[in-house]
Amino acid sequence: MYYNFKEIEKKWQKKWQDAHAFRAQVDPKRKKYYLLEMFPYPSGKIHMGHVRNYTIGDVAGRFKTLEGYNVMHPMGFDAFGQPAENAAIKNKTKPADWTHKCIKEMETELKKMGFSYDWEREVSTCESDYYKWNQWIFLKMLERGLAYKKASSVNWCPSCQTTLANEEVIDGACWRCHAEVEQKDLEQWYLKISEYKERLLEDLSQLKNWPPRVLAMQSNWIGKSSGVDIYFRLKNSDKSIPVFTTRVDTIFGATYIVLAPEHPLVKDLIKGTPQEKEAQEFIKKVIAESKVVRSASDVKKEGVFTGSFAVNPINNEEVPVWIADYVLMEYGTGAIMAVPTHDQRDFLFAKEHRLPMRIVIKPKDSPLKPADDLSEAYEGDGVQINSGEFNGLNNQEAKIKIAQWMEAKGIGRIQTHFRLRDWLISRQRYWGTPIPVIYCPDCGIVPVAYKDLPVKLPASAPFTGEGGSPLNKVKKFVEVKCPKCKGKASRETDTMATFFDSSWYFLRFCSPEFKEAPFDAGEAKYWMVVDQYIGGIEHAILHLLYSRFFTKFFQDMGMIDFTEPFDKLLTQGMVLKDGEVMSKSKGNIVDPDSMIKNYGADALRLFILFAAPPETELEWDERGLEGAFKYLNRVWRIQENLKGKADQEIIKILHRTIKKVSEDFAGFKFNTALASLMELTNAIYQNGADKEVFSRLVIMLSPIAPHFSEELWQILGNKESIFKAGWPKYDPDLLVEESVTLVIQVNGKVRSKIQVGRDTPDDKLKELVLKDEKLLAWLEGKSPKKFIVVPQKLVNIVL
RNA sequence: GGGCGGAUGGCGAAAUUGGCAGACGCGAUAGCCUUAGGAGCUAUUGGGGCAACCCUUGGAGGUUCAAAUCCUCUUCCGCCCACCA
Repeated sequence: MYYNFKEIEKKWQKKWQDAHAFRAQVDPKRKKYYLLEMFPYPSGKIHMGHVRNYTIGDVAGRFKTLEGYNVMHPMGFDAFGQPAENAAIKNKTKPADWTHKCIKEMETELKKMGFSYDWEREVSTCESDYYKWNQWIFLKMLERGLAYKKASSVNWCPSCQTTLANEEVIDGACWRCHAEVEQKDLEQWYLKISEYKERLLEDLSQLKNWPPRVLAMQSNWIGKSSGVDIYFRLKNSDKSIPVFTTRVDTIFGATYIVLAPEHPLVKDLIKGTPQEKEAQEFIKKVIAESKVVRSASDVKKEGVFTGSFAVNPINNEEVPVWIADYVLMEYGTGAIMAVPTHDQRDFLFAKEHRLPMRIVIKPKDSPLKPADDLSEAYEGDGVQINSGEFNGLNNQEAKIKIAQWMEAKGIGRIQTHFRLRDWLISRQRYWGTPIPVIYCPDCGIVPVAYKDLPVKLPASAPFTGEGGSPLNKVKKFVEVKCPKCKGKASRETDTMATFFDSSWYFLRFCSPEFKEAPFDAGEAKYWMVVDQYIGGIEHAILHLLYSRFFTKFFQDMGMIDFTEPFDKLLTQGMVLKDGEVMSKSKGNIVDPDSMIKNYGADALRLFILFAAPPETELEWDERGLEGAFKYLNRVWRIQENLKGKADQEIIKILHRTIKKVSEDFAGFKFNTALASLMELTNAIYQNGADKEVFSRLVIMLSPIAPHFSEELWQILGNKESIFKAGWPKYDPDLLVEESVTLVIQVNGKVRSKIQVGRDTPDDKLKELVLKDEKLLAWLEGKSPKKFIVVPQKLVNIVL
């Protein structure tokens, strides 16, 4: 007979809902715990990744509740985005209708899992009372110069027909549809995240409870590098070209300089020269190339000579100025000094185009081959040679000295460059937050007044899939009066990138109904920061970086008094099937709903936690799920056979288990917590237990299998919810064993074991050990050289 | 090329952080119970050997009384970044 999970789960889900069991309210007397899992995009069905993410969170939340914390555990939907538009085209529905339908379905599925969400705090980013505050935040940023419009070459996805942020381009392809990204010149809205680059980098050191690899990824993405901007004056001109280098110690080896094809000086330089035509064609070709082609590491480095020369300011040497595809306009100054002997890229280019080379650093204890014989650049450290007054110095020292010397002479400047670029937020899509500005032929860009927010998204727009903003074609939306001069004007028709929406939703959860501002400062003061955030590693850069940026912005606005939003971060591993990520295209999806039907939500939760630690990948195995189900049934049967009084031995095991499980839960080690709960269960199964012991087993199981445990709790005669029972405490005295098994090793190998009193003194121990018959056979009459004692664990005898 | 992780039975994984390797579970084998079992119970289950024992944490060295754990080298795998000057 199986326990009736279908009935039990339904019963308790209803009870929790009717009792508002998970409603969170500010209570200054109690310690709060803000638990957050990354909210889902409402695609209609939850998948195993969601189940895993939210199960991990739910156990943490229920455990904290049992420990007495005032837990806030909200859920919502990241509801704007492209799939809604695609679905609208396909099914001839409105994106809003499709999205609402999906949200309904997902809510139902999440409720079936028994998650302890405070549904009264639910937010959906596609509702105007949410996105109104996107617009409000945008206007505040606009006022502070943090939102701005500029024309530039942007990433363009030809398949999605929209622009993409740098963060959304993966290997030169669109993060969503994987189409190859093109470059396009467009005027677009940006957020000046670069203004926060130093703080975003420095404050990473505050995030002591984040996984190191997420910190590393963020740090790499921000990409700070220190070096020197050096000014190369153009020969026969008063202009100079700044180049950036992190290796100023190699400056005496700079034999040419290279500009990016997009560099603004290029046009002037080639004008009227014999190479003009060749150069122009080359530039045209490179600019048209997609990023994937251009950045492929195995391609030949191509370039052309401009005909001009520049002067190396350190030795007044004239060097040729080239244009090449391997120099990028977006980074540094868009120009480099090339040192072929000490930079592999320059080396390859110089070989290809027969440019001169000069060695200026040699390894400390060995000579370097002549430049012409090198097969690759020497990029290591060493001693300066051919470097004028800096000869003989260690190159690391020289780096500092040369930089200072150049600064003193005004020919260079110590400088830091970042990889992080401003965040492009304009999207040529319908299903997103309208950017709240108006274009007036007379007044220019006019922000929408705060009192006129929200700028509501029209209920529908024509979707042709042909590109351009669909809102362009909605006359009623576009045609407005200028708020300033009342003349004819038109609205911005681009919408915001959806990452904008998710950059502050954790604050909205503190006061989801608040009407005066994005969030109520008082509520936020109590609930923030998020104590535990849980989500997928795929958000290690984008979402987490943007959220940190927004938080710092709110801090600067005086709206909050902290600078980092998430204290602890857990990134859960993927769910695999047969070693591969579950995905529609691979056809290896396991539907959580059918698993709930067959085994119940509790068994599914238990299996997912038991199969692997939260951070590592989890291999789906239905037999394992069956095992989890059997385990619950085993526990159920114990309840039918309780006895009057438990043995002392069982009580001791219980207290050991309480200690272990408490520690494991606190550290999110649910797999080992379950292992010890199973051990306790096995022990009870063999020796029997009373109500006392069994009740505590059930409490410890309740965060993992909440419906099951509530039902048992009721059967045991309790009237209130098990989640009001309090987390069990252990008695330290019961953990102490009178006698311990002592391992006896000879030369580090286990040879025997004896039982001894736990506080046996060392000399007495020696005596006891040397009497052991098994050991004596190993000693063969030899006398021990050394006698090592690890208290209560082992002795090692060295012969 | 740079950075960060990994590698432990047939499988998922444990190992108090230097102290009995393989807890717990899946699978498998044998038996019991049952009208039946894809339920339950009992026992066995890293490899070799009749056994005493020997071998075993990707590989090779090293440190140590003692190494899955620390150090050096090396192979393979995963993830992130990447013509970033």
